[in-house]
Amino acid sequence: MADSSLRLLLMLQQIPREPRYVSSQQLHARLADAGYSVSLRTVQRDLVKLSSHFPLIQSEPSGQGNTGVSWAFSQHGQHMAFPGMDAVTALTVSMALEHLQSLLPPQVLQHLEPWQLEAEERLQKLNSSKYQSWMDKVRVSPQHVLQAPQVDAEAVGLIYEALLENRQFCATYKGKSERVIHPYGLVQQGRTLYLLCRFYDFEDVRITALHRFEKVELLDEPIRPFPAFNIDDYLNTGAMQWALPDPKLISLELRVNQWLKNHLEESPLSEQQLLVIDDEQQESYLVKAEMLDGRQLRRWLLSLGSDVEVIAPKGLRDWMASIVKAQADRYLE
Amino acid sequence: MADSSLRLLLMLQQIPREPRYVSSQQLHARLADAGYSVSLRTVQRDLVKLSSHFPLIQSEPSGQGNTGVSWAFSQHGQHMAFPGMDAVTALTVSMALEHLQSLLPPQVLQHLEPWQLEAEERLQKLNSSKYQSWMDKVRVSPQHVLQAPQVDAEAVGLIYEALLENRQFCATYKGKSERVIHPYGLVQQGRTLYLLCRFYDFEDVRITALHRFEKVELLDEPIRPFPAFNIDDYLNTGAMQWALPDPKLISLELRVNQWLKNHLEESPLSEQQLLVIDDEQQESYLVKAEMLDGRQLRRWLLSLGSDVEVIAPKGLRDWMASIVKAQADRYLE
DNA sequence: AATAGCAGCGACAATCTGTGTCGTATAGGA
DNA sequence: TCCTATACGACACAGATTGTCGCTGCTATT
Repeated sequence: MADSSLRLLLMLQQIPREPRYVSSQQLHARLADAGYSVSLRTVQRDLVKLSSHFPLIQSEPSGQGNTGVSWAFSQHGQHMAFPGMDAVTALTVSMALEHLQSLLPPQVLQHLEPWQLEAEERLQKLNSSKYQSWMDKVRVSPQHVLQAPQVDAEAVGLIYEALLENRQFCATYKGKSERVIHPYGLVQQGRTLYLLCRFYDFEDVRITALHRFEKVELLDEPIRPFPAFNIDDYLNTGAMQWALPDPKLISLELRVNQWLKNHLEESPLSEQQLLVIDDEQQESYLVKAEMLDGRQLRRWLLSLGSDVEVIAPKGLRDWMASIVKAQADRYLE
Repeated sequence: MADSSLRLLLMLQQIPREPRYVSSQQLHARLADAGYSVSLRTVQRDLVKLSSHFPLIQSEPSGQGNTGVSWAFSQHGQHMAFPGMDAVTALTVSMALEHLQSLLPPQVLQHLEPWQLEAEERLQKLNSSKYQSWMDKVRVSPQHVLQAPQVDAEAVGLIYEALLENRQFCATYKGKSERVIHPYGLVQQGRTLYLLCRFYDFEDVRITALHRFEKVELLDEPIRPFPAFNIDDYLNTGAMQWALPDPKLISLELRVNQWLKNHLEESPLSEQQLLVIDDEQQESYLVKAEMLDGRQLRRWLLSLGSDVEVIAPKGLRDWMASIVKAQADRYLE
């Protein structure tokens, strides 16, 4: 039994989803590799058996030369996993995906749909008898003001594949003519995905937004090797405003109000954050923390409006002052 | 074969992870429900067989009265799923989880670890032969300045369970004495999880941060029913600053610079956003869009600093002006 | 156009594995 | 101490699994 059941399991794992297919002979070879030396006939029989219990489909003999029948999981058949999700995991998955819905393009997220289905099924099963389901109990606060850029699902899939397999691809960018592109890295900022790549034989690395690609076609050519390229080094040069040109640890000192102080007590700026009373009458407090200066920090400081006042370092205070001054002048008119 | 292999699969799905156990007799009953009428002996034999191929562990007979042997998946044994992840899905899962790492408390995320492992394994398998793995190719920009609040993993798990099963629980809040709590809803804002609940017999709904709970203990008592409670209604009253007290659609009009204009072209404020040139010389543009006013929008406007100027509606412009004025006064000293 | 080669599929027999039943040992509770 | 419940070993039989072989239909090559 051990042999046959385990073999079936391994086969199920090896069968991909619909756009891809696997032939009975490929499976036979893989099983042989894994130590299951069975005859090809058995594999064929197993596939037929499995297909009566799982949503397997077999490809039409539309291939070129390859007359072998190929198999795949039906596109939207639910997936199975074990150990099954427990209630807590299901809730976590469900919340996480709700979160991601506002963070990643839906065309990317569709790949996670099976898990969402599994989680929701599990939650429904748990709560079907209860009068109130989890959907009426859980909410995730939206984090973003802007709409997500529209991405072409197929394009994203192909570009991911090119990146993973170190292959060139061919696409139009911003609706312009076709280009040959060598992908080197992928960076996600907010809801936007950026591809770091080179065009044709050019030497310079370009930052391209994934949603601007269209008509992507994978090429069989491998990318030009680029051993000097290191994504961290590249980002740290200040490209993409990833960090300030000179990212440095600063000793931040802020004056904050009561509300922000409470907030910081629970979500500190750093592990060694210091919080002291500044002026009890006015309910103002001082916060000190060592942290990395950067774009994120500055946006955060700005977003707090008058809840916060930067005291040190001087450079940051001056920067805040200049921004605020410019704004004030504008709104005075 | 069909019978036995499918039965084994169903068994694997029914076996939970380590903190929970299932006895051979429970399994026997569940299988009988599912239409597999086999003897208990067979179930026991199957479990032994499975345990030689999967990381199953059996509980010590430490239970009370229940001498039956119970089984569970070992805590950190990888999980299996089929159809297996394809490359694109694996990359998506991996990026999504990296994202979530900065969004959800690690203690909550640990439930998703199996998927992360599966995805990374898959990616490694794909790229082991290549000179550069995906880890060196993909980066996710951090979104948060603050550290996540520290959450007790066990507490979160138990509270989730209580919420899902409509049960009371008992816990200390903010280190104070023990309370009996009736959970009604869960809200996630940023990286903080809030529980909407009532204490003891009190009638008022309280907003409690999950990370402030300690020593949680599930009770068998069901929560007091609360048919009048509706999470959306509650949030829309303005509680938790979820929305402004009077959330209304406004006709937003902004003056933006070149950089922000480019950004908005790709990530618009709304579907029907209007973008026109304001002053070609100074590279300033006007944006108009109908959208919901709220906390998110205002924080976003503030975070942009002098890249943006609010023109309409008047109320919002005045609000911006007052904040900016207050800040400017402060920094003048 | 004909044929060689390949892949799939049906049939069959030998084997072996899965399953129910029964009996015994062990542990905990009354 | 006895009793009940559970686990577990043994055994026999039915049924499933698997390799082999041969036939059929298709493709590609000569």
